[in-house]
Amino acid sequence: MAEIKIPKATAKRLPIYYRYLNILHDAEKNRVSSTELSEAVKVDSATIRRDFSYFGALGKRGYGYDVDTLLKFFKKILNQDKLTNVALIGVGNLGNALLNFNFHQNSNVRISAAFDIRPDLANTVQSGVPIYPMSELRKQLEDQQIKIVILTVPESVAQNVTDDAVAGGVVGILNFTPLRVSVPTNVRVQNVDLTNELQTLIYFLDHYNDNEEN
Amino acid sequence: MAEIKIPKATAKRLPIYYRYLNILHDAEKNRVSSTELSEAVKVDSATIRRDFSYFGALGKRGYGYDVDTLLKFFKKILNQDKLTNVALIGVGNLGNALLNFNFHQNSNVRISAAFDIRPDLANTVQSGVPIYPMSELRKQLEDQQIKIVILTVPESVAQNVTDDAVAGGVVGILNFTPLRVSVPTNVRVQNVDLTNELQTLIYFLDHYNDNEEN
DNA sequence: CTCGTTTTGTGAAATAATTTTCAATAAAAA
DNA sequence: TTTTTATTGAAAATTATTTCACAAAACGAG
Ligand SMILES: NC(=O)c1ccc[n+]([C@@H]2O[C@H](COP(=O)([O-])OP(=O)(O)OC[C@H]3O[C@@H](n4cnc5c(N)ncnc54)[C@H](O)[C@@H]3O)[C@@H](O)[C@H]2O)c1
Ligand SMILES: NC(=O)c1ccc[n+]([C@@H]2O[C@H](COP(=O)([O-])OP(=O)(O)OC[C@H]3O[C@@H](n4cnc5c(N)ncnc54)[C@H](O)[C@@H]3O)[C@@H](O)[C@H]2O)c1
Repeated sequence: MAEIKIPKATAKRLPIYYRYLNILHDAEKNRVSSTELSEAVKVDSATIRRDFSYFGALGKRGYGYDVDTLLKFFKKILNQDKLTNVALIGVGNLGNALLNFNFHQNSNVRISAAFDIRPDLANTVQSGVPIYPMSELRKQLEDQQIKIVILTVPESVAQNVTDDAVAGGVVGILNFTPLRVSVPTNVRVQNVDLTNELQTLIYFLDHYNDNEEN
Repeated sequence: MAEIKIPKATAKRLPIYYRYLNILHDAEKNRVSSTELSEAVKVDSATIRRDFSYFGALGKRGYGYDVDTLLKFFKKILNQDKLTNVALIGVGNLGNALLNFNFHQNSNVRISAAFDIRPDLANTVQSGVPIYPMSELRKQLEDQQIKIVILTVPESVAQNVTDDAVAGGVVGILNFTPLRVSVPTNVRVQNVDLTNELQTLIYFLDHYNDNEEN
């Protein structure tokens, strides 16, 4: 499936570029230089050109990049033209915030099902998303062909819930729990560890006096 | 301040190690090998040994690492022995979830003040944290000597709010908005871009069939 | 106290990511 | 048309990070 093999660091920046290109498009700008982009997304301009060049020559020398061309290209690359349904497991504190937010705006992602163990939540609808009991996890994931889940359950049950989700065919997990869950090699886990982010920030502030983004 | 200059990649892993060491401690385990740690935190054992070695010889050959020694050491390194107060700006959807969570458990971080522009929130207390009106932002940050803020306001006002916070003496920002805010070089921004994380996950699933953590 | 075993710590090699540099070229100005 | 300016694309240099692989140290069994 990977026609083009690009560095991970580049892949992580693509959505950032994509988002800013949309802003430019909305502002009816039709060209942009790597320098200009650089200031907006806070990535070195050389890095941007390098990143773009993995996909071939997208720009014109002495001119810059055509916003619409880039946009169309990234839309395809990032699968922005098809909607991806994801499920959320654990409708608590954080789960609710995410449900409510639901990535709506110009995003291609939508939480289309949620799950929780609390009986009073089962079979209700929160922010337009149906909440199912955990007993239906596997069935619903399979029926709805959901391949990605957002994990916002307590750490103590994270591994069990993960195992269930994987059994239901999930291949991508956005993990908000501090636990580094174990998964088969074909499953990808993206950890979002908020406590960790804060502690890292504090560490950097205490130990470095200079600064660079990230 | 930076007695030891360690790689950024290492610094980002320290809180992860620290957390697992606490778990070991609670389970009354008093030794751990890099291999064992490796499985738990999903970091290559050679990387772990290398990471630890930046701080000197913390382990014993043929034995492993003493959990309590490591724990004490990391506690100091990570400033876990003193409480860090942070402020949260934007008590909405996500802000509320974070307030409510408030990093309580064995963390050294606490949200001690929150700010929002909504008049009905001003001067109330949410989850034990006082909420101030934005007009008091600078004064409170200065009075309470808060150097770090969590930014959960709408993207459209993120830059303005950031400028205010920086004017109030803030040097670290945990930024949940999709905007890459501009700050003076002495201020560090840690971006947590949830939409981005999801899109990156989707990208990886679409374009790579193999898997590695992160 | 000796010996086999475990496991660290670390040079060196490999890999990954960023930054620098600059020739090539397009667009704009003269 | 010619010159100037802007800007890419790509190679090279640099910097950062991970991994390998093994000697040396320390453990623990006997
Ligand atoms: N809230 C935050 O700001 C925050 C910040 C950092 C990390 N986290 C992490 O995110 C996770 C969720 O945090 P939270 O504050 O939303 O917790 P929470 O307790 O508010 O929510 C957890 C939800 O999961 C549900 N649940 C429990 N067991 C379950 C199971 N076996 N199957 C399905 N659902 C189950 C609970 O009913 C609850 O609704 C935790 O792991 C936490 O460490 C949260
Ligand atoms: N909620 C999520 O799950 C989620 C996910 C990804 C990203 N985000 C980002 O996090 C940010 C907050 O999201 P949210 O869903 O909590 O939004 P929200 O609208 O629920 O909350 C924003 C809060 O900020 C306050 N606010 C507005 N202008 C302000 C100002 N000038 N000064 C101080 N406070 C102000 C509002 O009164 C509100 O309480 C947004 O930038 C959003 O893109 C949120």
